[in-house]
Amino acid sequence: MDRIDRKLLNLMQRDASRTNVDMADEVGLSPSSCLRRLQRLRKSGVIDKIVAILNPARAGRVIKAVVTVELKLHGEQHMRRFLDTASAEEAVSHAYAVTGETDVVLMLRLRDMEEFDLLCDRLFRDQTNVARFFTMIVIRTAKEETAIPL
Amino acid sequence: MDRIDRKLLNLMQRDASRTNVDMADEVGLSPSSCLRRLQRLRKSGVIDKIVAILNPARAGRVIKAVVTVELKLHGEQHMRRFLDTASAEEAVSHAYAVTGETDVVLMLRLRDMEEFDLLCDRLFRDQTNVARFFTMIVIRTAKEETAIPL
DNA sequence: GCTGCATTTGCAATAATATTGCACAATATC
DNA sequence: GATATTGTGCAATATTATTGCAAATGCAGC
Repeated sequence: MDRIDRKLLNLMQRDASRTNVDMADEVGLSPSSCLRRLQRLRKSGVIDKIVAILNPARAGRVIKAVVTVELKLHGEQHMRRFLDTASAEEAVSHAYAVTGETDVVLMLRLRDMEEFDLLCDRLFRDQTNVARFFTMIVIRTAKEETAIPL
Repeated sequence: MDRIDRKLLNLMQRDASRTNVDMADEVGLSPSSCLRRLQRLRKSGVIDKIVAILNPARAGRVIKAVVTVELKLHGEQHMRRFLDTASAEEAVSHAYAVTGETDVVLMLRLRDMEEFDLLCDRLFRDQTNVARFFTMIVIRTAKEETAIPL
């Protein structure tokens, strides 16, 4: 993992649709050598996957929200059950067990508030293991970065 | 945007490293027709970008945290200044202005707690516009999804 | 510094893939 | 139901990825 590997990873994190020839030129290597580095980075698991990032609004998910959740029962199995249930929801993009104020943090991508209402019924209300939850609707997205700085 | 487009977007959201020939076969189109759809989806902006997703741990960012921030001054220019400052930080992967309990939610990817300490100095302490902040360290990641369900 | 070993590199040949023009089919519009 | 618009598949071509191999590079032990 040297300077050239880091360069390649940065290029790939920004735009993985570029050709190998192109990137080889930019990092100052021959195409074959560059390709072998990229293959190594993939097989070793540093590069987890290569994916298309959609524009959420153009995909019909216009509302984003962060929800903090406090559970009633805090046992390991209860925590796991709640995380599994939440993770199974399409609208839930991120689900974390956390320290501090609350037990769980969820990030949501919603089509509309009706979807949120129905989601609350399934995850938070009545018969669920949720004591309290706090919803923070996203007003402005200042940063949303998949790339990890090296 | 028909059934085939949605199929293609789902494939691309899961794995954009597959060849056009491969995906054409899976959705039941000829390679040329499939390629033209993909090009259209890119130019129209539904596909925002194609990127490599790294394994955060293998990239040296082993700690994740969610931080909620309450500002002292809530004016538009103060909010913007704080969001810009936070967004400029490498460790900040997401920065949102939100409704509800607090004003801002940040998501962090950290190398160690020393980096967190230094980040707090720059963003939250003393001369900053921050009244209070609550840190939630991620214990378990149950879901972390870039794909948007269609 | 030298030697031997392992790794990386660049070149050239080959295989695979993307890309384009074009005629035809499907679909929508009036 | 006629016409315009869009989407499709085929075939030819251009790009690109991939592989074998010899040379170069880096590295440990001496």
